[in-house]
Amino acid sequence: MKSTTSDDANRRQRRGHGRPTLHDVADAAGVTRITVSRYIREPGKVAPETAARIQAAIEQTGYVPNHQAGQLASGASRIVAALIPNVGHSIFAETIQGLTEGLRDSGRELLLMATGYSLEVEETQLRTLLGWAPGALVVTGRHHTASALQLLRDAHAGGTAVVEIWDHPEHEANAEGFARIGFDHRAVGRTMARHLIEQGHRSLAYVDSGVAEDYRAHERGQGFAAEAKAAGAQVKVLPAGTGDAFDAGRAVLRGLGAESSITAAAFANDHLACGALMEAQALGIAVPGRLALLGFGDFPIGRQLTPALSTMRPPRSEIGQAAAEAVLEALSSGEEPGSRTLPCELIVRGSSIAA
Amino acid sequence: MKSTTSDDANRRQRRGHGRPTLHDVADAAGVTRITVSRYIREPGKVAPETAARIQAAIEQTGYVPNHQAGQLASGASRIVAALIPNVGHSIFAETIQGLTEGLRDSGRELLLMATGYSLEVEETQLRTLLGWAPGALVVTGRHHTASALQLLRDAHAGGTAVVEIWDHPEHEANAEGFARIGFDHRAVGRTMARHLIEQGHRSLAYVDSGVAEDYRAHERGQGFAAEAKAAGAQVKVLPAGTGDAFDAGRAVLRGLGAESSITAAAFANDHLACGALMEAQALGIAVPGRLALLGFGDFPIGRQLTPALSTMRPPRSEIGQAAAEAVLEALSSGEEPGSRTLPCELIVRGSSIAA
DNA sequence: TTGAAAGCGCTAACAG
DNA sequence: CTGTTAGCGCTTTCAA
Repeated sequence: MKSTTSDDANRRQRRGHGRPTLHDVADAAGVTRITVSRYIREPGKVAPETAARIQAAIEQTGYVPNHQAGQLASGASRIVAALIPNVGHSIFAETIQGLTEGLRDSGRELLLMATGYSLEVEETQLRTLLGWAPGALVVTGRHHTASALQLLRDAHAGGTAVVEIWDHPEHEANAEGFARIGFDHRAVGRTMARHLIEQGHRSLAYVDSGVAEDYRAHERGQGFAAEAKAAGAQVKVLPAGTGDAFDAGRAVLRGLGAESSITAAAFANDHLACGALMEAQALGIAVPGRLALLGFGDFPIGRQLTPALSTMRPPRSEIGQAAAEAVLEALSSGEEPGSRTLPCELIVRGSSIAA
Repeated sequence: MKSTTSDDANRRQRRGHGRPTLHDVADAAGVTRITVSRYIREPGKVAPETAARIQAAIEQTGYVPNHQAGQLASGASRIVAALIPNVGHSIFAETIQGLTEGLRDSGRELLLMATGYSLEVEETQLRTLLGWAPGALVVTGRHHTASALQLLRDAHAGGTAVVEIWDHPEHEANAEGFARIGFDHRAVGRTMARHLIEQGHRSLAYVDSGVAEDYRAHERGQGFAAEAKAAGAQVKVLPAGTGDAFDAGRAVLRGLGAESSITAAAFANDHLACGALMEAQALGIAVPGRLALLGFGDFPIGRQLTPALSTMRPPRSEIGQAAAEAVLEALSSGEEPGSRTLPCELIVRGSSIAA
């Protein structure tokens, strides 16, 4: 048996950050490393008296287990990696919250990164995330670069659960076999158009997101336009500008003011719609009398305006919760995670009701 | 020399997720692991012809380096861990953005967790983060539980750079020696009071955050009250409710309507203030004529209302950038990260200007 | 209930 | 320019 003291002294000289290790705790408690390891993972399997000594040693040394070493040794990843377009954006904040809560108490760790709506960034971040050998992968949307898709495929083939959130087209088979949790954006666009048509409007506009890679907003626009045309209504799709979304919405509305024929407009998100609503009021354009407005996202501010903004309420936090559930089940059962369609609800408030 | 083929076959049977390793790439390229490792870290130090073979092998195998193993072996952490009250909250979103951008291209990884404004959660999350052996730690605020503080101290003593953001009191020495990047919230509260007093108000209110553990908002209130009293003005501090911040602001304003003596109110954040502003308009209370309103945070919506909301613009993204810089410098120089005070600017718009 | 041996995937140090 | 040796901190058999 080696001398504990000199061994200890040596260890400190060597590589590695100077933090206490299992070995330090073991020495302090007068047991071997494996017993400490066991105590940490399964306290019940250690004699009470030993457990007490170990606990004291842990506190005394300030030991914090090293996850890297643990995962490496066990080969079982406790990491769930998630990729979201924009962490700060209100629409995704609740999804993250849902994911976080769903994963809490599961002993898993959420590793979160943002793509800034760029597929190239997504690919880079994906590579980074995979470096942490996650047990499950949650990505936003079903559009990826070819390389990113290959990374997802490889991970999936290697047994990593892969879930795509926020996007679940009804009539498109998922060739890759990833789970999908979300809703059909084209169908939501159709719902939006139908609502305005039912209110008697025959000349509509869809104001698309200024973010080029917000495919889901574009798809809502496609569904909107298709439904409008099918109903024999006029429809125009216009892009919003970039920058502050309220301002972009205001700018679009000024343009819309000229197009006297359009009587109702739907927007890619509530911020654009709220900007338009406020600008309409500033310009003296009656809402919904002269122009009906419909948003998407159900952001808090929409409820506060007068008239309140009609909108679509997407299952923001539900998506996160469902993703967490799917991931946890897949991880514990070893089966593939399951897909789910969650409802996106029309909320009719003042801004879209026929006078 | 062992048989490569049987060795390979054996390895697949054993522990560990089935993903390709350095060994697989090395076999495919006909070199040893260390050469592949070197190619990945310092491509220049490998013969061009070998490099090409390795690159081909990497692509063919779909190899993704395992960070856990890398960090464990090198003992050098590339992780910067950050703890934020609320990832989705607009005020912190830009700080995270600043951090992310500041760290990009540095080869470091940001590990982010939210505390939900709870110090107990902070302690838990801190323990988790420390398990990843981060090279630097960014935490929000200077208030921590005793255990959390001890964890920070231990980490700091072990050579981990520790930075506290969003809070940097002018006249309080930091006994722990952590870096602080932010501003003095009491001073900001004083600035807010001074502005209203300069506009001729003698009876003020501060509407505090409904979040009990938002110490920074409370401190702004303390500074506000102190300054008001020093100027001989009346001042009242009232709490906002929890739940939707706009609604909470509206509710407070209705209460304020009864207190006919108060002529100016400052708020813990812009959402509360915007809610109050909108409710005032709904009630026919003239702003700023009958009641002047001042927010904090400079959220986008404040600019859109009429009158536009006067507010304080905190250095949201600057704090993130400065934290990234401090961390990177500390990490590369081995010195302690430096503290910095960043300015929080008064933005006077319509809601607080004397008629 | 506890321990010994072996190894997770990768890298530092030193040869050659 | 490339390889050998040893080991990061922890966990998994399997044995005592």
